[in-house]
Amino acid sequence: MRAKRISRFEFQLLERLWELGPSSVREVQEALPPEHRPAYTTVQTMIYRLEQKGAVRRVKKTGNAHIFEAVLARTTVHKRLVADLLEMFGGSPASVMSCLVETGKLTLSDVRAIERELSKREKKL
Amino acid sequence: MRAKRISRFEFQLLERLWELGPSSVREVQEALPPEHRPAYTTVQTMIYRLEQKGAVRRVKKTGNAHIFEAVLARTTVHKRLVADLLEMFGGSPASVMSCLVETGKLTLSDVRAIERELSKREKKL
DNA sequence: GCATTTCTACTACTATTGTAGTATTTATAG
DNA sequence: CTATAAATACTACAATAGTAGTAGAAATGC
Repeated sequence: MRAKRISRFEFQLLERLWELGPSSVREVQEALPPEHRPAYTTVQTMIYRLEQKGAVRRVKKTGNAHIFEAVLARTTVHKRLVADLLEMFGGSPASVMSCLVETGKLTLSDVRAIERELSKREKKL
Repeated sequence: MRAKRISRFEFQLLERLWELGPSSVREVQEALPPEHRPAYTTVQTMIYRLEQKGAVRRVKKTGNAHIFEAVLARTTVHKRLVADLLEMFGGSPASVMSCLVETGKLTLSDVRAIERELSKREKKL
């Protein structure tokens, strides 16, 4: 059972599903930002593809509409994305962090929070 | 002047170029890991496409071979990749870091190194 | 100087992603 | 019950990404 690659836009749809919980195609479509909201059938196609990739499943029917939910947890997919990026960086998390710092997105307090999380974790082991 | 999207494999080729410095198609191809080394002309096509995207340029000729080099610095492209990922995470660097921590890739000393880098930077401003 | 090797330039094909139309089925309002 | 509204299932097509073959030009070995 392959964990197939999930494209950018597919990922956007998954985000909606995580946010909304089990939803119809219509609900997902309407949850997309108006400045980039493709046609209903476009969203439908994408959700069908996610289904084929095993990333989404039908859970029930409400009226004549299928209700879909994400199969994987958000954090699972997030971890995979980060792992992919990490691989592209030659496995060096320090360089990923450096980039975050240089784009000014990572503040000292972010880092201190992580540090606390980590010390806690290391104590447990 | 559009900064066009760079695909996974194109990124691999750029990595080789950054590593090797200005190189011929052959050199790039041979620098790829044997377990996934496509045909010479495949690499050639990709490099041509990178050229069209403005990510690579011809610098000279050696024998009958063109020598290519990356136009952008590695760190520039890395930053863009990280920025993209960050956007997918809703702009929250903390959640990116959490993922790194949870996959066990980020150690306490990595974090402390970053923290030092950041304090230094903040003092300068 | 010519044969051989190597590279280029071009073309081609498949898979994936993004986009949406159309025909049919299903539910729902009266 | 039937007209209508909505969703489905299916098909299609363009753009990008990945892969590679082929014809011909250019350098190289002798």
